[in-house]
Amino acid sequence: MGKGEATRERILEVAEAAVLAKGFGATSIEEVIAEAGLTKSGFFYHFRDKNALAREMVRRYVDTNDRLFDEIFERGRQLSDDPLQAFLISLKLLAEVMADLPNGHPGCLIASICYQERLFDREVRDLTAQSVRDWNARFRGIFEGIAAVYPPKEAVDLDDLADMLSCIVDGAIILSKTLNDPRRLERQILIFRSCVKLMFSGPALS
Amino acid sequence: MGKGEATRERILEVAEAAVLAKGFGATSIEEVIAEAGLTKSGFFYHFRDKNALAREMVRRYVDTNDRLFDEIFERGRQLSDDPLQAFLISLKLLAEVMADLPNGHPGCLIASICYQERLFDREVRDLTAQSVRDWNARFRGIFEGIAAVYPPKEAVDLDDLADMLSCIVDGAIILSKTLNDPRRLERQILIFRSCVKLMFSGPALS
DNA sequence: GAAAAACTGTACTCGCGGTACGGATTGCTG
DNA sequence: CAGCAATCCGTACCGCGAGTACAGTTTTTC
Repeated sequence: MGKGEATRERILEVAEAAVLAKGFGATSIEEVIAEAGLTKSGFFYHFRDKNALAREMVRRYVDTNDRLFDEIFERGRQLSDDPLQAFLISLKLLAEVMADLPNGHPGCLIASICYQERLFDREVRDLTAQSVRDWNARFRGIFEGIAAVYPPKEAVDLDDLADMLSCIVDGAIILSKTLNDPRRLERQILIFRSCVKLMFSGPALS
Repeated sequence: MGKGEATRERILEVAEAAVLAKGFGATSIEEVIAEAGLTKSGFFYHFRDKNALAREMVRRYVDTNDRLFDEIFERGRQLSDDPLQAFLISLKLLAEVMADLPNGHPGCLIASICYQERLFDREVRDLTAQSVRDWNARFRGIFEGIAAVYPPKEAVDLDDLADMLSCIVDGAIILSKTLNDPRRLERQILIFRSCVKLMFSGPALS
């Protein structure tokens, strides 16, 4: 890794924290470079403008989360051959990871951008939309595997169920941030886990 | 209502739309007064500074939602004496209201503020936190009424379940905004409804 | 019709985001 | 070690928008 790449990474890390705390529009380049330890010229050497920064931030955020999901759901599959059990294990792992974050979850960058859509160009918005679609497709694949073994009780749409996980996480992040209570995120993942258990492994309805 | 009050209302309405589209930090007073049709002097006659605007915006938003919830859950109780049925009806009404919004849900002001916490004084943040607590207390009360009649299957914490509704709505708003698909909000409320049904009215587990 | 409320107009300060560009430094490469 | 490219610094500058000050004008209300 060249020195330039390390600097870029440092800028992106600082910028992401700032954006999650005060929003993209209110995040000044000056404060970012102050904390990252370089000058304004140095910043604009790496990023053409603020929107280029946003693009790279999103890419970085999506990549990081993709790797996290890969690891968590792969680990679940390692620990059980049953698709439902594997998923339930993964959800518990996910809850643990979220609970172990030192100062609570710093926030979802996609959610932050969503609430400031007008500030970004189409490329950034397309990136966020695609990442959401990708994550939901991943979850949907998992639920398909489960439904093949455990026919769901209610007529539940697997797409909606996949969406639901994203919703719960994003919503719970907001909840825990607003109430300043990090544990709420963990608990929401676990209650979603209970819902999944009920839907697939409970006794047949009607 | 005096004329001043009407102007304040107009300012707040315009400002809320702008904040939900681009964030508080990126919302300039100048554009607000331009759209509201008054001058800067007029604005500062009504609001001491930008934080005063934020305070009143939150108050207005919370009041509006309180009234909406009052109406929806009251109507559910009118349509069924059974607490579970009443709630399920109300959820369907809520889903309908959300689906009937002309351009999709404009966004949750509390979520927007949550992702820009550093921009606001403690008073605003306390307001948002209290509103979330109040809403969850309302939902919790409903679930207590339901659980008294229908003992829940799993060992489910009613506080978590109450939180879950807020999470679903906030998360689904983000989802529908990001994907530009308003219907997803409606569907998430309905799938949450299915979860509630499963938890309380399904046959006993184990 | 008088007092109070609800604005308008203008003119200004001031900080900061953002840009431009030339120069310095560092690091790799032959 | 020479030299070129990548990396970063200094500085000067523009423009916008928050906020202030204050005097005048219209509108509402009693």
